[in-house]
Amino acid sequence: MGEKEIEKGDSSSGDSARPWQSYHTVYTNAKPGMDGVDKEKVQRIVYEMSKGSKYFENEQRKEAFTRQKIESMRAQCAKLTAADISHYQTMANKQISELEGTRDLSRVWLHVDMDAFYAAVETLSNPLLKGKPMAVGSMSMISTANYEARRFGVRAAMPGFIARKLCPELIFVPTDFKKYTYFSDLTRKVFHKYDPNFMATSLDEAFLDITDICKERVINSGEIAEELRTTVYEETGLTCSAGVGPNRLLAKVCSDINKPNGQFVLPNDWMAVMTFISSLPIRKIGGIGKVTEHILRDVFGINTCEDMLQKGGFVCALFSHSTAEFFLSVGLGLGKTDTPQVKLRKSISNERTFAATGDEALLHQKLCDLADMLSADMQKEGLSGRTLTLKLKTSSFEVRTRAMTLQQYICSSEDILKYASNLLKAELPVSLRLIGLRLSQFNEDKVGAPSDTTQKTLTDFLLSRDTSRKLGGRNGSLGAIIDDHRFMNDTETDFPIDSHEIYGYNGKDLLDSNHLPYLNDNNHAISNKAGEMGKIHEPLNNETANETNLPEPKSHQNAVSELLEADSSSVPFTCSSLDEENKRANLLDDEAVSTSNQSELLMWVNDYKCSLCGIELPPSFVEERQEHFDFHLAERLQKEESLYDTRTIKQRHRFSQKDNVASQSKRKKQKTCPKDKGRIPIDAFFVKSSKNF
DNA sequence: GGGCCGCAAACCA
DNA sequence: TTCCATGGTTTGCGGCCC
Repeated sequence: MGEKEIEKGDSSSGDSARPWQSYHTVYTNAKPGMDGVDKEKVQRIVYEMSKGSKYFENEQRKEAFTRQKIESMRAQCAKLTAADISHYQTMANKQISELEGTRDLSRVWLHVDMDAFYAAVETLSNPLLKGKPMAVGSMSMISTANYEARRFGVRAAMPGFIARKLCPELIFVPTDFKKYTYFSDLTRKVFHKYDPNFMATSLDEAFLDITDICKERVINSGEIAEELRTTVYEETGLTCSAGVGPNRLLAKVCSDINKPNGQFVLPNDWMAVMTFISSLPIRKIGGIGKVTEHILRDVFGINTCEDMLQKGGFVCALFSHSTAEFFLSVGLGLGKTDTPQVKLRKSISNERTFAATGDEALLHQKLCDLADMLSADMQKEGLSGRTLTLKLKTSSFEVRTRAMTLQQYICSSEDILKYASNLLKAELPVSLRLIGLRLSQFNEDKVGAPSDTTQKTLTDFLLSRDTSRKLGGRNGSLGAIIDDHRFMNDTETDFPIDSHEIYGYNGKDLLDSNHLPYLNDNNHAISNKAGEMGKIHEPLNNETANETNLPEPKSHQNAVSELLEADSSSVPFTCSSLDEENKRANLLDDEAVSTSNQSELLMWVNDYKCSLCGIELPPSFVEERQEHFDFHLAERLQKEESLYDTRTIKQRHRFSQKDNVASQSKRKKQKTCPKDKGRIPIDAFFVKSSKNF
């Protein structure tokens, strides 16, 4: 079977009566709702629509590179002696038995996946779309297609113009993330009832550890899944699919089996797992994508998870230790069973695609816009970074990155633009269709830290004035309150924190009106997050007090009508995050600061010049001066919060970080382990540790 | 020569 | 006419330092 596939792959380079068969796209993979699709026809149309384009040429280049990699690995395989193979097989067996020893069948995980989420939400908002082929996205790119459209071969990540060729009646609906976020929040309220620590991996997917609730209610996992799906439907009008398994990797695979609107339960039983995994195609595993599948199939003839174990010796021979370990664990059906702790974000980026141009003035303008956007995001999060990465996509779709690490941490658009311009200049002349900017290496320890350690921080100052009483937190300190609401997933916090969603919920929503959910008639935020905001402000702002128990839509009709009534104009929090900060600063200012010693923050040098930033404002500019003071106060507050955030997290995760460091250095040691020498590493076999499975 | 850091590229969801 | 945006992760490689 593997050989046959290799033949097929090899034929791609030669002339053929069916050249489209050699154009490997992701569009012909088996996907729920795509049964009965004429795959050959889809492949031919995709090929014909793409042929000759720059995108197509770049895809050909990439594929040629993969083929080269495959050839090189085959050559390495061929060089292995019988003794080598025996050695690596022993190594694989040992690793398999060690991995088997780590198997944990004590937890029950449930993966929920909303069915064609964006498309379903759009249909809910506009019932006229029901039963018609429809795609959410644009002529350039489709985000989701409904099941009617999938029957034509239309699917997510496909360019709209190809989709229209496949299905001329296809209706295009533009994306509306506010809508999706709103419905996502409704689903999460349901998830929270089953697992307060559930892990959302995107707007439409989540993992729940249902071990405890199954025990408490003496009910089996299938019944829980059934009940959860019914509740989600009652609350939102949307259907979802569920998978239950002993770990997240398996639960995710299971949720795909009876999609849409179905579920599959894999019992926590060794034999059941091994039987299930034995014939499972490797592509079903999260983390194994098009390229990995291609390589494993064409080099080793690995098609199913079971093959991973059978070819374990070769896998150990040719891949790095961590990569081989992942592949072998896939063969055993192992996955994560713990609930991971909070992860800090490591970078912030912005990128934009535009009509390809080599016009330097235009490119510079794009860079300016991106620098502004990135700076705004950085300041919203209260972060500074010292590694700036410029990403470019040329008009021929070649992607380049250019990075520089600075001595100092930056976040202002001026600084970002200054360094980004230098990076871009070095690439000119060039015709580009995308520019991106990314900042990383954040200053966790330095954000908001006072330069003079003897100087009180603003938080100290506020706390020293018995702010804790005013803030009314049960822990009695601002730091504790911030800590609780952002990082504790306790009864006051409906939403989980995970590597994906922490940004949406814990960084932005707190202060960013643009991320606030829909509001009801009384301008009461429906989402619990807004409730948290109310809590935080409660002692300071009566308007938002007592809004923590916000109305839940009783049915999806309510949800829809609220949604339809609520357009952006009805959202009261329309000010920028900085304005929001200023409001907070003003409130704090009224309570604690304005009557006091402002010089803790800034002084007017010679009664004219700001001691912090140097801006000059005459004494007669009273209002402007106050605004300026407010600005610095807000800035300071934001930094203080960030400091608490990072410190708190650091304290909580000191041990896990140590573990990480240990494992990293272990990996580095492994890299140079003599046994690893001679193995061919390939670029992308890393994915397992990036996943939450 | 090993450890560490930074850069560039690639893959994946 | 037209092929996204964002963020995480791994890996190889090269430079620097001890």
